[in-house]
Amino acid sequence: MTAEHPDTPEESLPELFWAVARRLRHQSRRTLEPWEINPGHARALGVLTRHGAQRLSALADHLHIAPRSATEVVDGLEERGLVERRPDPADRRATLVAPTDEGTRVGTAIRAARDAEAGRFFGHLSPTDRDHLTRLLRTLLD
Amino acid sequence: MTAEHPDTPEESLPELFWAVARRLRHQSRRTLEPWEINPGHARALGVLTRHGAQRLSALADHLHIAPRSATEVVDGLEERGLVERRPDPADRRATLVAPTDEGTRVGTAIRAARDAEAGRFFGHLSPTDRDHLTRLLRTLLD
DNA sequence: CAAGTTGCTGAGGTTACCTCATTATGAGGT
DNA sequence: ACCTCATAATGAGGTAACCTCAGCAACTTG
Repeated sequence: MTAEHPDTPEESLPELFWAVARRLRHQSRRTLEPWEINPGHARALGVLTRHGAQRLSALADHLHIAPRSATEVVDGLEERGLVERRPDPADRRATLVAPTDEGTRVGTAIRAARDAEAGRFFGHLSPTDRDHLTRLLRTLLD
Repeated sequence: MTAEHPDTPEESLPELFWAVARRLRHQSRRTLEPWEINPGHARALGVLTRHGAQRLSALADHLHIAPRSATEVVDGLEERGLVERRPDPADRRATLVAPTDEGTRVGTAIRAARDAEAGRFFGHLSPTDRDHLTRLLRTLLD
């Protein structure tokens, strides 16, 4: 077999795409460090601060995970005092998960940090390039 | 809180980007189904068919995982008869991992399927759009 | 050739998920 | 009122893909 390029750092579109994804993910992780929160918890907290208190099962749907797994995520957030469980007045089987005051504070702070991070990351592109990229990505979603 | 949009499917660039990534990942998983191989194993087999037989530790580097984890991946591939371990003639501590004939066959077949898949996926874009996207993604990598 | 280094793997841990069974509650039928 | 079936959360236990650390064999070097 010919050796070809010794180490060309990804040429094809998918590889390029995944390389960017990797970068984004790492940067994201670094952004979360100050709060010592993992991406899963941050995502859940984000849903709760954006969409407000909701049932565990609704949260699970939002996160595309099984209800049983949402229980665990909520356990974690509750331990950190970021959310609280309270009975659903409309159905005694259900529990509503609501962000605490600190949860809301942290949730919005993380959101702001993320926006800033995204700004920095995609800020390397000119505004027109960003528009292009948006259009192209949207096309890929059909 | 105002209910806003009921379910707007992601507007910001990062969200758009992740939505595309998700699609790509799912499609990728479906592409692998015929071989009943998981993404990790496929990746390893790909490295081995592209770069040829190599030490376990070299494979670990390629995959960005710990050597100990490479041991497990190789165990899996070996069980399926896709790779074989053989002593490194240059160093009796080391083991070379080489694709078997079937491993090579499967590896190249998967590669072809992936290329086809990528073609289909990014084929929704015009050739110039693909060039644009390539340039934009490359810019994001600096 | 003793001392330190390296390559692989056993043992055991973590994380983020999962399914299945269980318990409590709700809703509908008769 | 009662019985049946569906639904909400959770306990118990499992899996996949990683990890670290310790140990052993084999290499390198002063």
